Amino acid sequence: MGVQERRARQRQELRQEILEAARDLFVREGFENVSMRKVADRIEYSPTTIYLYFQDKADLLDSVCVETLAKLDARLQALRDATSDPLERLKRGFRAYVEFGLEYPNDYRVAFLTEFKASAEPPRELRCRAMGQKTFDHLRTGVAECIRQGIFAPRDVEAVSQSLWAAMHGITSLFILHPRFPWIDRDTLITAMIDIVFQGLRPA
Amino acid sequence: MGVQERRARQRQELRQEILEAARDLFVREGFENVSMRKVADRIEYSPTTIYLYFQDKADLLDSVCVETLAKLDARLQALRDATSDPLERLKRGFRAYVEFGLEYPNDYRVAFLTEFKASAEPPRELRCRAMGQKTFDHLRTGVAECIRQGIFAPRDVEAVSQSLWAAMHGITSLFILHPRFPWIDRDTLITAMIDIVFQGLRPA
DNA sequence: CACTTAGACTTAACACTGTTAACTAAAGCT
DNA sequence: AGCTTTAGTTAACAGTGTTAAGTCTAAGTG
Repeated sequence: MGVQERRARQRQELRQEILEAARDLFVREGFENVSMRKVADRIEYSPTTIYLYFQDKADLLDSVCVETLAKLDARLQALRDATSDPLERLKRGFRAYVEFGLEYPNDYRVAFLTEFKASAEPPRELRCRAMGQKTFDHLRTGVAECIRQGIFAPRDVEAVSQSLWAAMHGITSLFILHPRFPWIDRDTLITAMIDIVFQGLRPA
Repeated sequence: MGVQERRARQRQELRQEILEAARDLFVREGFENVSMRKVADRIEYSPTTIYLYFQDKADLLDSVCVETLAKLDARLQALRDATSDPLERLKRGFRAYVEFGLEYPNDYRVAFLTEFKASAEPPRELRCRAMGQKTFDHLRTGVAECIRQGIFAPRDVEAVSQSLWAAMHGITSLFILHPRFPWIDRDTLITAMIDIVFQGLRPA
């Protein structure tokens, strides 16, 4: 019975190898500039081998994306555990989110700036969405806590959470997509945005 | 001498025809799902004819994008002329921007959500950027006016303007790129975002 | 040990893509 | 009439994602 286990393990290993090669290439050259053949070259297998481990290119993208979101989630989680004040926690989370996106722009692009083509039913995308929602949940509970403690004016938790996400994503994506726009200093802008938004959330 | 004029006019006409076909297809099917051959089919010319009028596909994209920005700019301009109160003007501009993006999601995608590949020097992109900056200028002067009149707390005009753009763009792009996320009602979210941000900009 | 079967992997091919070079045909000018 | 410019086309190249068919090896079975 050890045979099947070994085979399963080897299968898993190659899958992971493909995943890492793909991630590396995606991040380095951008998703749409990476062909299946390039990934195959990198791992020294034939292009079609990839299709034995992933449904198609979008599935490969999705799998890479899941890993990215896990990484972001871990970072936010760590930061959360290290901060007790709920307002401070949200502010730092905000900054960490943007900085994560700027640190790994291609990862961010893949995870948040790429449209998921409507794939037949939700085999793909589901995992990715589940992952994203988990991260979003952290934001939501943070907002709820701030409102409960009276740090924020009473508002709809969902509306505030989604607004905060949009603000974070707005900065991150604009920086990534339009690097030649005459931006002011990044940190200054992030700080300004945080100031404005959290000022606006305080009780009157 | 009328000959050259006629030729120039015909040239312009065909160019416009290509542009409209491309815009229509881009908007309907998304930029990367439209091939040069599809555009050519639509106008009933050979694919290579397009290259007599546009440098390459990115140039075609850029030209469509310029038109889009002009349309957005016109809308914002009209709204600006119709509103005297500077705060109200900014708020309505905010809403109009997002609604424009949601009304023409593929146009928005093309203009704001597509990365400009680094083309040798700036033949392309320059026009587009100039256009975008013009629109951004409206935002900037609106913000400056609000600060001058004491409607906003004194802050760096550029920081506020860029933050506002990021907020608008954040909502718009998330709606477009992640339509399956469990968003609350669109208008409610836009309103919430406007409330939060402009509340945060008021003097203490 | 010989033989079949299952699995992993590859080769060859299809139908596309953006783009270029070389060609044709017509209109204008002298 | 002959030459030149211009507009447009055809054919081709190198690349893409993806599938169907084939190969080769390792495991299981008489």
